[in-house]
Parts: sequence; structure tokens; C-alpha cells
Amino acid sequence: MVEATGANTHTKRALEELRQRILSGAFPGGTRLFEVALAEDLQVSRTPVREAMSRLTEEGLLERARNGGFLVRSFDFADVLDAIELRGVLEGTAARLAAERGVTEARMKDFREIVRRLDTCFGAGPEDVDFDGYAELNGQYHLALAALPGSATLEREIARATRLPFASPSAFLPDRRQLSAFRRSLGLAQDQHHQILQAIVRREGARAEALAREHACAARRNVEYIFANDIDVAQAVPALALVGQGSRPED
Amino acid sequence: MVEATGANTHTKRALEELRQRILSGAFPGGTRLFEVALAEDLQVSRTPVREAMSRLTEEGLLERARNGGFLVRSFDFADVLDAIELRGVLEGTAARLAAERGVTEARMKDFREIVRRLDTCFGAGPEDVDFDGYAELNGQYHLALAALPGSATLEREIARATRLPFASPSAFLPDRRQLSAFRRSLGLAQDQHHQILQAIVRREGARAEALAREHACAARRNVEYIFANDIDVAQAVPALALVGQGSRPED
DNA sequence: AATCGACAAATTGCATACATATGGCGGCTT
DNA sequence: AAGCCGCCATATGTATGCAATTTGTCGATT
Repeated sequence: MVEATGANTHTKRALEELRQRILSGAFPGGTRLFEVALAEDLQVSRTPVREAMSRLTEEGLLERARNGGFLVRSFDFADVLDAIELRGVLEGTAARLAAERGVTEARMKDFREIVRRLDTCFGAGPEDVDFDGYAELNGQYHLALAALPGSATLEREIARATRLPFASPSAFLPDRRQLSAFRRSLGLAQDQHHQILQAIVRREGARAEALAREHACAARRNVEYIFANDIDVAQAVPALALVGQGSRPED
Repeated sequence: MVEATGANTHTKRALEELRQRILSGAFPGGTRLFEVALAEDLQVSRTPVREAMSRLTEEGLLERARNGGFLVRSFDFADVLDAIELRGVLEGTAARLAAERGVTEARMKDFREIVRRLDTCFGAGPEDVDFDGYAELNGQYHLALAALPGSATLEREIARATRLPFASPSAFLPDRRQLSAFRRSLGLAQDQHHQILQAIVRREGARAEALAREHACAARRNVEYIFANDIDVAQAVPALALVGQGSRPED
């Protein structure tokens, strides 16, 4: 009711508003959210606020406090890196299982088409990149990869593990404001997209897994670059708004 | 409030009763659960029933239906195998990261102690095994393994992925009613416990990962054994009560 | 037989009031 | 100064009634 039908319920409103606030970093990690205050603020009764907070717990943005109530989860730099590592492991598993078990014609056709369209995001010049198109198709690529082996269990787990902003495959893609060396990584990433496809087609499970893992490591490099260059994190990378400011790496 | 303090709330009661029913296979997969009927049945109001169902969704036993309400999730044989595969991958990752990153003294001491105590479950004769002790310590071993790298993200994800009964490391351990060939696998498993420890100590990440994955595959062998021998599943393996009866493998 | 519309029943969404539990603060004692 | 206790304010747990939505049934029409 809240989402599937698009019905405009109070719970849905509260859920979307709270999610947006959390994702924008409006609540420091560890903040306790109080039903009554939020109900007033959002102008609904406690019931939809509770429901919304319960759902945000499912989404991984809140956790339940020990004597009832909800806390905003806190994340640090290590969580970001581990989330990226985990995504690599899970997507690597999807690639391996796809290679080992085979892929249906329909899914392979879809996957190939996405890779082909990703190619069209690159023009003649090294700076000639359709960033928006790439970001959209990159998201599609990763969803399709997760679905390739036809395992609902794995697909579900990948969806869960990549739900938080900084865990998403699209979290650290460069855009037009960023340095060109940073942007050139897109071309390398697209090459990896191709290689993963090839490894799967050739039934090379270990290779597919290794490639997909390395592919996810690009996100780690991008994160490290951002922190190493003291870039204003919240400004440059919305995905990191959730991450505590005191948790930057020291090197 | 529901769990941390042990307070005896209606929500807690409803949660435990519904969980137990679901885990015992009382509701076929896909069954819709109705608030009003359950509230009457459990003799509480709708509010704690809703809360309990929301939590069971977090636990992975229910899913939200499209226009509100909740459905009991259904699982088939492939889900069992994929859950085992996923556990192997995640525990393998824990082993690898432990080897790569190192382990604190406290955690390593704890881990060694568990392995040592697992050894004491085996007596002089091949049939002389303390099954209950083994099962208890096996669970501890796997929890400790998940915690070794000191990554809250990974530990949390492993906990989630192993939450369902058939995904648990202890799901398919043999007990005293089962065949001796089946039981002998415990000795092999314990050898693997040792080898994983050794690989971590030696900083052999790839080896640790491969061993932990293979270790998880024992569960797959056990499942396949159960099905291949037409054993009454619900009777022999409570962990499989959740799995649909029409989804047995055909080979 | 299939489809559509109307209506009733059932279910979920929600608000509100009351009950219960928790946490913080102040005062007192050691 | 530290610890303990009591009190009160606040937050959560819960029940219940009403509103809104969804589902199912039945009859009419093609």
C-alpha cells in the first residue's frame, strides 16, 4: 500500500521525508528519533511515524534502540570501504554463478544490450562522455548482473547490501565537475564491463568473479581519492552525507 | 523494549508465537496473514500484531504484500542451496579479511579456544562424539569467524544472511539418530576449522577464503544427502520446515 | 461463457486516549 | 564526592474506534 500502488498515505509521506532527511545528513549518527516530536513536525499521528521508522530500519538507515524507539545509524569510513568490499564480493559471486550455471537467453540479451548502450556514452574524444547516460546505464548494468544467475536469494542479498547510498554501484561515479583523470576511470570501468561479460560467456567463473571484484574496487579508489584531496565531502558526494565527519582516514 | 530488556510485552509475545509457527511450517509459503484474525487468535490488539509482523519482515520470514498486509515468504530447494553458497562466500570473505588485515589478540585467543574445545567433542572412538557440545561450539565458531576481521558491516551482513534456519551454520549438523557416514563428516569439518585458523594466522587470504567456502559446502552435501535418500524432511531437519514440499530436486 | 458494474464485507490506515516503562533530576545519606 | 532513592516528565506500548481502501460476490449484459 505504501509503495506498490502509489497511494498517498501518511506513512509513505513520513517515510519519504524521514529518509530524505537521514540521507542528507540532517541527523547525526546515533540521534534518537522520537515519535511524538516527529509526528508533530510531520503533522501526522504517531502511527504512520512508527510505521515509517520501522521501514527505515528494514532499509538499514535506522536501528532499534534497546528500550524501544529508534536511532539513526552511524557510519564511518571503514563502513564505506567494507560496504564496497562486500558489494565486490557479492557481485563477483553473481558473475561466477552466472558463468558456472549459465544464463538464460533473455537475460544475456538484456545484459549485452546494456553493455552496448554503455559504449555509446563515449564519444570520439577522451573528454567526450555522456555522464548522465553512463550513470543511468551503469545502474542498469549492476542490476542486470545481480539477476544473471537467476538466484532470487543472491539478487535479494545484493539489493540489500547495496541499498545504502555509499554502497551503491553508482555512488562514486564522477561527473562533469571533477578532474579529468578521475573521469578517465570511466573508460577503464567500461572495459571491465566488457570483460566480465566475456568471462561469463566463456564460462570462466573464477575470472568473472575476480573481474567483478576488481571492478567494485574502482569505487574504493574514488573514495580514497576524495578523502586524500580534502574535498568537501557532502558537497561533492551526496552518498557520503551519512558518514560521520570525525571518521576520516588518517593517512 | 521488545527484546533487549526481556520486558514481557504483547508485541514480544506475538513475535515469538508467530515466528515459531512460521518456522514450524504451519503456514504455507505465500499465505497471507491478517491482522484482525491473528489479533483474536493471539488475544492482543492489532497494534502488537502489526508490530510483530513488521519485525518478522526484518527477519526475512515475511514480506510485505502489494496493497498492505504481509505474506509468509516461500522458499524452495534452490533457495536452500543458494543460502548455503552465500554463507560460504561471506564467511570466506571474513576469513580472507582476517588473514589480510590481521586479528586482534583478544579475538584470536577466543577463536583458538573455541577450536580447542571443539576438539574435546571427539572421543577415542570414531562414534564417540558429543553431538550437543559440537553443535553449540560450532555455532560459536561461526560467530567468532564472522567477527574476526573487526568489520561491523561484514559481521552484520553475515548475521543477516544466516538468519533463516536453513542458512545457519548449524542447520544440517547430524545428530545421534543419523547414519555413521553422515556423522563422520564432523571430523572432517573440525579439521577444516583448524585449517581455516591456520590459514588466517599465516596471513594466507586466498587459502582461508577457499577453505571457508569449502567448509560451508558440507551443508550442501548434507542437504543433498537428505533429499537423495527421501528422508522425511520435516522430521529429520527442522531447518527445512520452511521449504515448500513441491520443490524437491529431481535428480 | 466472459465481462462489467454495483455493493457489501473485509482489511488496512490512522488518530486518539489510556496504560506502562524509562530516564533524568533533585535531595538525602554516607 | 559518590551513591541511592523517589518523583515527575517523557516516551513507548497498546487498545479501540473511525476512515479509507481493497477484495469478493452477485447480478446484468453482451
